[in-house]
Parts: sequence; C-alpha cells; structure tokens
Amino acid sequence: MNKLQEDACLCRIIHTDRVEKARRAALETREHQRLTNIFKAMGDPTRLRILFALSQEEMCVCDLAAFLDITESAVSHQLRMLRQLYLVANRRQGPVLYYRLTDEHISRLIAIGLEHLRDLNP
Amino acid sequence: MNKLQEDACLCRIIHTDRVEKARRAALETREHQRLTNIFKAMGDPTRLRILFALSQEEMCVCDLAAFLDITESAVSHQLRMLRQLYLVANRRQGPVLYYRLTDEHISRLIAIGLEHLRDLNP
DNA sequence: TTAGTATATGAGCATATACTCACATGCAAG
DNA sequence: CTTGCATGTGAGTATATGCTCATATACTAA
Repeated sequence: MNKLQEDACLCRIIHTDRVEKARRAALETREHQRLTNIFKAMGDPTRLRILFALSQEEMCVCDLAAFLDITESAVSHQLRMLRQLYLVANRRQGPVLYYRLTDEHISRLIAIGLEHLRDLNP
Repeated sequence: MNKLQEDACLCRIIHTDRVEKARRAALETREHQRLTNIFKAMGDPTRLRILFALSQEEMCVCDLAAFLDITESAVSHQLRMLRQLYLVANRRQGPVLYYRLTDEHISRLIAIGLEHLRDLNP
C-alpha cells in the first residue's frame, strides 16, 4: 500500500480533517514570527525581571543594572531588543533615559502567566 | 571619593530608592523561574504553533507532525516540555494520545500577545 | 504470548544567544 | 569648542537548545 509507505501513521490518514482545519486557522507567517519574538523576549530570566520591574515603575539603565546586579552594557543590550519589539519605550530627562513598558498588554501577560502558575497545585 | 569608585554612575546613588522598591516588589525566585519557563516555552516557533493549534482543537502527535511538517519525534520532544510545564495535557483513546491545552490561560496569553501586535501601527 | 502501531527518550550535532570587553555615540554644562 | 557622564554597539566566547537518528516503551489486537 503506497499510502502507508509515505505515511506510516494511520492516524494521519484518518484524521486529515483536523490537520486541514488547523492549517486554515493558523497564524499568518509574519504575525507568527512577531508573536514568537515577544514570548521569546519574555522567556529570558533577565528580560523578564526587567519587564516586571518596569511594570511597577519607570527606571533608567543604571537603576536596572543595580537591581539586576549585572553590567549596564548587558542591560543596554537587552533593552535594545525590547525596544525593537516595542515592549518598552523611553523618555529622556537630561542625560538619563527612563524606560517604561510600551502599553498595558505586557503587564497583563505577566499577570496571566502568574495566574496560570497559581492555579496549579504543585 | 570612594563611593564614586565603586559606582561610577551617579544615577545609582541618587535613585537608590527606585532600586530598593524594585527589589521589594520583585518576584520570588521560584516563581520567577517558572514564569520564565512558560514564556520561553511559548517563545519558540514550533511550540507556539503547537499551542495555537491546540487552542482550536485537541490533536494527536501525528496530527501535529503533519500540520507542522516535522517529524513525530520532534513533536514529541516539544510536547514533553510543554507537559512538564503544565501547558498541555493529554488523554488516551486506544493507542492514540490526544493533546489539549491545560487551561484557558494559555490561549489568553496568545490572544493578548496578538492584541499587542495589532495595537501597533507598523 | 506475539506483532504492530503510536509515542517517548537519549545522544549528538549545528545553531542561537546572553554575557563580557573595548570602544563609540549622545547629551549637558562650562 | 572641550569635558564628563549615561548609554549604545560590535566582536568574541561559552552555554543553551532544537532537531535528527536510533532505540525504547506503552498499548491494542490477534
């Protein structure tokens, strides 16, 4: 049976409709990429701490460096990525750049993630 | 000035209160780790597509492999990670394991991420 | 039990990435 | 203009990770 040679798994033949349905509903490529980048950005310990700190109050680079106990260079690298994804924005006051979250979606994402954790027993 | 030798950045002295406030408000370590892992899991193109597909309908491993056009082994590896983080759960029906999202938080995270994207012009 | 199907897992490799270091840029006050 | 502080950036390195391949496990049907 040629069909089985190509697709050893019977499931793939029987349930093709589910696959087709998923394909029709799938995210457009560009949107998928951008969404992946947002979660990837939030999926790093350092960046998540930055975002969580900024969800409380705006901070400058050296504030964040002191808070995270890493170099200002490392902070700046991460902020650059977060800026490019429009997760954070800044305003200048004299020589200092104060960073904040771009909008409330980010803190909502963090809040829902925490809800998920707390709704689990272990 | 010794203070300046330690911390060249004046900002760090002036704005210490912001750093202290951030430290008090910071997430507990274990919670921070688990939250990071959730976003890291969602921040991979393959896993995000899996989660998005499962947000529409439950699917088995070979469904997902066909949908994503990757090997069932690769899917299984990713599902293992998602299972360990309690992002997905499964039920057995005969020899087939059907996977679904553990709860609605996950699809809400995806929805809010998309909202964030769509609220941006570019 | 045995054979067959669906899924899981361990090892290994190729790539991605987070940090450090050195240096560049930008702004503000003289 | 020059000086000094705050931040940005490029290159290099050490680690993390997503896939493939081979094999193992779990369940069903006979």
